[in-house]
Amino acid sequence: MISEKNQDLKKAGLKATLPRIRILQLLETNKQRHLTAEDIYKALIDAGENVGLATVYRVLTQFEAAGLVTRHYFEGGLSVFELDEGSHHDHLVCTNCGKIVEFCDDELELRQQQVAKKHGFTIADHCLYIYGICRDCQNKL
Amino acid sequence: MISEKNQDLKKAGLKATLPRIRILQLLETNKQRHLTAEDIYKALIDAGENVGLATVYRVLTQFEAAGLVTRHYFEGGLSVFELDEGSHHDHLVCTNCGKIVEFCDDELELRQQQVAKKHGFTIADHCLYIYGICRDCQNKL
DNA sequence: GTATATGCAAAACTTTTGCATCCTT
DNA sequence: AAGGATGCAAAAGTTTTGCATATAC
Repeated sequence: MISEKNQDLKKAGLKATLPRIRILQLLETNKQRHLTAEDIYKALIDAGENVGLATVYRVLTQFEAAGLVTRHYFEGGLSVFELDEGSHHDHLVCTNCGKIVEFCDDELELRQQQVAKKHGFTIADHCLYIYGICRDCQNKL
Repeated sequence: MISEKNQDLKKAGLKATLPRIRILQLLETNKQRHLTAEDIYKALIDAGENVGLATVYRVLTQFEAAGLVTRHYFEGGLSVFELDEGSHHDHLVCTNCGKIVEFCDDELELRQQQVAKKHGFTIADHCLYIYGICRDCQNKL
Protein backbone atom coordinates (compact mmCIF):
# COMPACT_ATOMS: atom_id res chain seq x y z
CA MET A 1 0.00 0.00 0.00
CA ILE A 2 2.89 2.30 0.65
CA SER A 3 4.25 1.52 -2.78
CA GLU A 4 1.08 2.96 -4.33
CA LYS A 5 1.67 6.24 -2.58
CA ASN A 6 5.26 6.13 -3.72
CA GLN A 7 4.00 6.14 -7.25
CA ASP A 8 1.58 8.98 -6.63
CA LEU A 9 4.31 11.08 -5.10
CA LYS A 10 6.88 10.32 -7.75
CA LYS A 11 4.37 11.15 -10.44
CA ALA A 12 4.03 14.51 -8.75
CA GLY A 13 7.81 14.95 -8.84
CA LEU A 14 8.25 14.49 -5.11
CA LYS A 15 10.53 12.09 -3.30
CA ALA A 16 8.61 9.44 -1.42
CA THR A 17 9.53 10.39 2.11
CA LEU A 18 7.82 9.11 5.18
CA PRO A 19 6.09 12.36 6.21
CA ARG A 20 4.71 12.80 2.70
CA ILE A 21 3.41 9.26 2.59
CA ARG A 22 1.80 9.57 6.01
CA ILE A 23 0.12 12.86 5.19
CA LEU A 24 -1.20 11.51 1.92
CA GLN A 25 -2.53 8.42 3.66
CA LEU A 26 -4.21 10.51 6.28
CA LEU A 27 -5.90 12.73 3.72
CA GLU A 28 -7.12 9.68 1.84
CA THR A 29 -8.44 7.74 4.76
CA ASN A 30 -9.72 10.37 7.16
CA LYS A 31 -13.49 10.57 7.50
CA GLN A 32 -13.43 14.33 7.70
CA ARG A 33 -12.03 15.37 4.34
CA HIS A 34 -11.26 18.96 5.31
CA LEU A 35 -8.37 19.29 7.71
CA THR A 36 -6.23 22.11 9.03
CA ALA A 37 -2.47 21.75 9.16
CA GLU A 38 -2.81 21.51 12.91
CA ASP A 39 -5.36 18.69 12.60
CA ILE A 40 -2.97 16.75 10.42
CA TYR A 41 -0.03 17.40 12.70
CA LYS A 42 -1.93 16.25 15.76
CA ALA A 43 -3.25 13.15 14.05
CA LEU A 44 0.27 12.14 13.04
CA ILE A 45 1.65 12.77 16.51
CA ASP A 46 -1.21 10.77 18.02
CA ALA A 47 -0.39 7.97 15.61
CA GLY A 48 3.12 7.93 17.01
CA GLU A 49 4.83 9.62 14.08
CA ASN A 50 7.71 11.93 14.77
CA VAL A 51 6.91 14.90 12.60
CA GLY A 52 7.16 18.65 12.85
CA LEU A 53 4.39 21.12 12.20
CA ALA A 54 6.69 22.97 9.82
CA THR A 55 7.03 19.84 7.74
CA VAL A 56 3.28 19.47 7.58
CA TYR A 57 2.98 22.97 6.18
CA ARG A 58 5.84 22.39 3.74
CA VAL A 59 4.37 19.13 2.52
CA LEU A 60 0.90 20.57 2.15
CA THR A 61 2.26 23.52 0.20
CA GLN A 62 4.09 21.15 -2.12
CA PHE A 63 1.01 19.01 -2.50
CA GLU A 64 -1.00 22.06 -3.37
CA ALA A 65 1.56 23.12 -5.97
CA ALA A 66 1.49 19.59 -7.37
CA GLY A 67 -2.29 19.64 -7.55
CA LEU A 68 -2.71 16.80 -5.07
CA VAL A 69 -4.46 18.98 -2.55
CA THR A 70 -6.71 22.02 -2.52
CA ARG A 71 -6.43 24.70 0.10
CA HIS A 72 -9.50 26.60 1.23
CA TYR A 73 -9.61 29.82 3.18
CA PHE A 74 -12.77 29.62 5.23
CA GLU A 75 -14.38 32.36 7.28
CA GLY A 76 -12.37 33.10 10.37
CA GLY A 77 -9.13 33.09 8.42
CA LEU A 78 -8.65 29.39 8.91
CA SER A 79 -7.10 27.30 6.15
CA VAL A 80 -8.25 23.77 5.50
CA PHE A 81 -6.73 21.27 3.13
CA GLU A 82 -8.57 18.69 1.13
CA LEU A 83 -7.44 15.92 -1.18
CA ASP A 84 -7.97 16.96 -4.78
CA GLU A 85 -9.40 14.00 -6.60
CA GLY A 86 -9.92 15.81 -9.82
CA SER A 87 -13.56 16.65 -9.49
CA HIS A 88 -14.26 20.29 -8.90
CA HIS A 89 -16.88 21.09 -6.32
CA ASP A 90 -18.09 23.86 -4.08
CA HIS A 91 -18.97 23.88 -0.42
CA LEU A 92 -21.92 24.34 1.85
CA VAL A 93 -20.67 25.08 5.35
CA CYS A 94 -22.84 24.84 8.45
CA THR A 95 -21.87 27.73 10.69
CA ASN A 96 -23.36 25.98 13.67
CA CYS A 97 -21.81 22.50 13.68
CA GLY A 98 -19.09 22.94 11.08
CA LYS A 99 -20.45 20.28 8.77
CA ILE A 100 -19.27 20.65 5.19
CA VAL A 101 -21.28 19.40 2.26
CA GLU A 102 -19.67 19.26 -1.14
CA PHE A 103 -21.68 19.82 -4.26
CA CYS A 104 -21.22 20.68 -7.86
CA ASP A 105 -23.84 22.32 -9.96
CA ASP A 106 -23.37 22.63 -13.69
CA GLU A 107 -25.73 25.52 -13.95
CA LEU A 108 -23.74 27.51 -11.43
CA GLU A 109 -20.49 26.69 -13.20
CA LEU A 110 -21.86 27.73 -16.55
CA ARG A 111 -23.33 30.94 -15.25
CA GLN A 112 -20.04 31.91 -13.67
CA GLN A 113 -18.31 31.49 -16.98
CA GLN A 114 -20.86 33.81 -18.54
CA VAL A 115 -20.46 36.43 -15.84
CA ALA A 116 -16.68 36.33 -16.12
CA LYS A 117 -16.84 36.63 -19.88
CA LYS A 118 -19.11 39.64 -19.61
CA HIS A 119 -16.44 41.37 -17.55
CA GLY A 120 -13.56 40.31 -19.78
CA PHE A 121 -12.09 37.83 -17.33
CA THR A 122 -10.58 34.47 -18.09
CA ILE A 123 -11.44 32.22 -15.16
CA ALA A 124 -8.52 30.44 -13.57
CA ASP A 125 -10.37 29.23 -10.57
CA HIS A 126 -13.23 30.05 -8.33
CA CYS A 127 -14.58 29.20 -4.98
CA LEU A 128 -18.09 29.40 -3.74
CA TYR A 129 -18.81 28.94 -0.09
CA ILE A 130 -22.37 28.99 1.04
CA TYR A 131 -22.65 29.49 4.79
CA GLY A 132 -25.81 28.53 6.55
CA ILE A 133 -27.48 26.17 8.95
CA CYS A 134 -27.82 22.51 8.06
CA ARG A 135 -30.99 20.52 8.49
CA ASP A 136 -29.83 18.79 11.67
CA CYS A 137 -28.97 22.05 13.35
CA GLN A 138 -32.21 23.69 12.26
CA ASN A 139 -34.10 20.96 14.06
CA LYS A 140 -31.95 21.22 17.15
CA LEU A 141 -32.02 24.98 17.54
CA MET B 1 -19.68 66.46 6.85
CA ILE B 2 -18.50 65.07 10.11
CA SER B 3 -21.95 65.52 11.54
CA GLU B 4 -23.34 63.17 8.92
CA LYS B 5 -20.99 60.44 10.02
CA ASN B 6 -21.99 61.17 13.58
CA GLN B 7 -25.51 60.26 12.64
CA ASP B 8 -24.45 57.09 10.84
CA LEU B 9 -22.46 55.97 13.83
CA LYS B 10 -25.10 56.82 16.37
CA LYS B 11 -27.68 55.00 14.31
CA ALA B 12 -25.40 51.98 14.58
CA GLY B 13 -25.28 52.41 18.34
CA LEU B 14 -21.68 53.59 18.39
CA LYS B 15 -20.26 56.69 19.95
CA ALA B 16 -18.99 59.17 17.40
CA THR B 17 -15.32 59.07 18.18
CA LEU B 18 -12.58 60.42 16.00
CA PRO B 19 -11.06 57.09 14.92
CA ARG B 20 -14.48 55.76 13.94
CA ILE B 21 -15.29 58.84 11.94
CA ARG B 22 -11.94 58.77 10.17
CA ILE B 23 -12.18 55.10 9.30
CA LEU B 24 -15.70 55.53 8.00
CA GLN B 25 -14.61 58.51 5.91
CA LEU B 26 -11.70 56.59 4.51
CA LEU B 27 -13.87 53.63 3.54
CA GLU B 28 -16.31 55.96 1.85
CA THR B 29 -13.86 58.03 -0.10
CA ASN B 30 -11.06 55.64 -0.96
CA LYS B 31 -10.84 54.67 -4.62
CA GLN B 32 -9.92 51.11 -3.74
CA ARG B 33 -12.98 49.83 -1.91
CA HIS B 34 -11.32 46.75 -0.44
CA LEU B 35 -8.81 47.51 2.26
CA THR B 36 -6.91 45.50 4.82
CA ALA B 37 -6.71 46.69 8.41
CA GLU B 38 -3.08 47.49 7.74
CA ASP B 39 -4.00 49.58 4.67
CA ILE B 40 -6.42 51.60 6.74
CA TYR B 41 -3.96 52.02 9.57
CA LYS B 42 -1.23 53.23 7.24
CA ALA B 43 -3.54 55.61 5.43
CA LEU B 44 -4.59 57.20 8.71
CA ILE B 45 -1.01 57.49 9.91
CA ASP B 46 -0.01 59.04 6.59
CA ALA B 47 -2.86 61.49 6.99
CA GLY B 48 -1.37 62.54 10.30
CA GLU B 49 -3.87 60.81 12.54
CA ASN B 50 -2.66 59.35 15.79
CA VAL B 51 -4.28 55.96 15.80
CA GLY B 52 -3.32 52.45 16.84
CA LEU B 53 -3.60 49.36 14.71
CA ALA B 54 -5.52 47.67 17.52
CA THR B 55 -8.12 50.39 17.34
CA VAL B 56 -8.49 49.90 13.61
CA TYR B 57 -9.23 46.23 14.19
CA ARG B 58 -11.61 47.00 17.03
CA VAL B 59 -13.48 49.58 15.01
CA LEU B 60 -13.70 47.34 11.95
CA THR B 61 -15.00 44.49 14.05
CA GLN B 62 -17.65 46.77 15.52
CA PHE B 63 -18.55 48.07 12.09
CA GLU B 64 -18.90 44.53 10.87
CA ALA B 65 -21.16 43.64 13.79
CA ALA B 66 -23.20 46.76 13.06
CA GLY B 67 -23.53 45.82 9.40
CA LEU B 68 -21.63 48.89 8.19
CA VAL B 69 -18.80 46.86 6.76
CA THR B 70 -18.28 43.43 5.22
CA ARG B 71 -15.20 41.38 5.88
CA HIS B 72 -13.82 39.07 3.21
CA TYR B 73 -11.28 36.32 3.64
CA PHE B 74 -9.35 36.26 0.39
CA GLU B 75 -6.83 33.70 -0.78
CA GLY B 76 -3.66 33.95 1.20
CA GLY B 77 -5.54 34.20 4.46
CA LEU B 78 -5.70 37.96 4.24
CA SER B 79 -8.79 39.84 5.38
CA VAL B 80 -10.12 42.82 3.51
CA PHE B 81 -12.87 45.13 4.63
CA GLU B 82 -15.38 46.84 2.44
CA LEU B 83 -18.13 49.35 3.12
CA ASP B 84 -21.48 47.61 3.08
CA GLU B 85 -23.88 49.80 1.19
CA GLY B 86 -26.69 47.35 1.36
CA SER B 87 -26.32 45.74 -2.02
CA HIS B 88 -25.03 42.21 -1.96
CA HIS B 89 -22.47 41.38 -4.59
CA ASP B 90 -19.78 38.87 -5.44
CA HIS B 91 -16.24 39.37 -6.64
CA LEU B 92 -14.09 38.75 -9.65
CA VAL B 93 -10.45 38.96 -8.60
CA CYS B 94 -7.57 39.33 -11.05
CA THR B 95 -4.77 37.15 -9.76
CA ASN B 96 -2.26 39.11 -11.80
CA CYS B 97 -2.89 42.75 -10.92
CA GLY B 98 -5.20 42.36 -7.94
CA LYS B 99 -8.07 44.23 -9.55
CA ILE B 100 -11.44 43.43 -8.04
CA VAL B 101 -14.66 43.70 -10.00
CA GLU B 102 -17.92 43.53 -8.15
CA PHE B 103 -20.96 41.99 -9.70
CA CYS B 104 -24.29 40.60 -8.77
CA ASP B 105 -26.13 38.08 -10.80
CA ASP B 106 -29.68 37.17 -9.93
CA GLU B 107 -29.48 33.85 -11.66
CA LEU B 108 -26.49 32.84 -9.56
CA GLU B 109 -28.21 33.96 -6.40
CA LEU B 110 -31.35 32.03 -7.22
CA ARG B 111 -29.50 28.90 -8.18
CA GLN B 112 -27.56 28.95 -4.92
CA GLN B 113 -30.80 29.07 -2.99
CA GLN B 114 -31.98 26.04 -4.90
CA VAL B 115 -28.78 24.11 -4.25
CA ALA B 116 -28.88 24.95 -0.55
CA LYS B 117 -32.49 23.90 -0.32
CA LYS B 118 -31.74 20.60 -1.99
CA HIS B 119 -29.23 19.87 0.77
CA GLY B 120 -31.48 21.05 3.56
CA PHE B 121 -29.50 24.20 4.32
CA THR B 122 -30.85 27.60 5.23
CA ILE B 123 -28.50 30.13 3.71
CA ALA B 124 -27.15 32.73 6.09
CA ASP B 125 -24.56 34.08 3.76
CA HIS B 126 -22.36 33.12 0.90
CA CYS B 127 -19.33 34.27 -0.89
CA LEU B 128 -18.27 33.64 -4.41
CA TYR B 129 -14.85 34.63 -5.56
CA ILE B 130 -13.95 34.05 -9.14
CA TYR B 131 -10.21 34.20 -9.65
CA GLY B 132 -8.84 34.83 -13.10
CA ILE B 133 -7.05 37.22 -15.40
CA CYS B 134 -8.69 40.48 -16.31
CA ARG B 135 -8.83 41.85 -19.83
CA ASP B 136 -6.01 44.34 -19.31
CA CYS B 137 -3.65 41.69 -18.00
CA GLN B 138 -4.54 39.26 -20.78
CA ASN B 139 -3.44 41.87 -23.28
CA LYS B 140 -0.27 42.66 -21.40
CA LEU B 141 0.90 39.09 -20.82
C1' DG C 1 27.71 9.84 -1.95
C1' DT C 2 24.88 13.78 -2.95
C1' DA C 3 21.17 16.37 -2.92
C1' DT C 4 16.95 16.94 -0.81
C1' DA C 5 13.86 16.70 3.15
C1' DT C 6 13.29 16.88 8.01
C1' DG C 7 12.86 18.48 12.94
C1' DC C 8 13.53 21.94 15.94
C1' DA C 9 13.65 26.61 17.24
C1' DA C 10 13.19 31.12 16.09
C1' DA C 11 11.02 34.58 13.21
C1' DA C 12 7.32 36.85 10.63
C1' DC C 13 2.58 38.13 10.26
C1' DT C 14 -2.04 39.01 11.36
C1' DT C 15 -5.26 39.68 14.91
C1' DT C 16 -6.59 40.04 19.87
C1' DT C 17 -6.25 41.47 24.71
C1' DG C 18 -4.82 44.02 29.16
C1' DC C 19 -4.47 48.24 31.15
C1' DA C 20 -3.83 53.06 32.28
C1' DT C 21 -5.40 57.27 30.17
C1' DC C 22 -8.42 60.09 27.43
C1' DC C 23 -12.74 61.52 25.31
C1' DT C 24 -17.79 61.56 24.42
C1' DT C 25 -22.03 62.23 26.31
C1' DA D 1 -18.90 62.83 36.35
C1' DA D 2 -19.08 58.10 34.38
C1' DG D 3 -18.58 54.91 31.08
C1' DG D 4 -16.90 53.57 27.10
C1' DA D 5 -12.97 54.10 23.66
C1' DT D 6 -8.16 54.67 22.76
C1' DG D 7 -3.06 53.90 22.33
C1' DC D 8 0.54 51.26 23.51
C1' DA D 9 2.68 47.05 24.46
C1' DA D 10 2.40 42.43 25.12
C1' DA D 11 0.14 38.08 23.84
C1' DA D 12 -1.98 34.64 20.92
C1' DG D 13 -2.51 32.10 16.67
C1' DT D 14 -1.03 30.69 12.23
C1' DT D 15 2.44 30.11 8.81
C1' DT D 16 7.33 30.57 7.24
C1' DT D 17 12.35 30.28 7.50
C1' DG D 18 17.31 29.04 9.04
C1' DC D 19 20.19 25.51 9.94
C1' DA D 20 22.36 21.20 11.36
C1' DT D 21 21.08 16.44 10.88
C1' DA D 22 18.89 12.59 8.73
C1' DT D 23 17.01 10.25 4.55
C1' DA D 24 15.97 8.85 -0.22
C1' DC D 25 17.78 7.78 -4.56
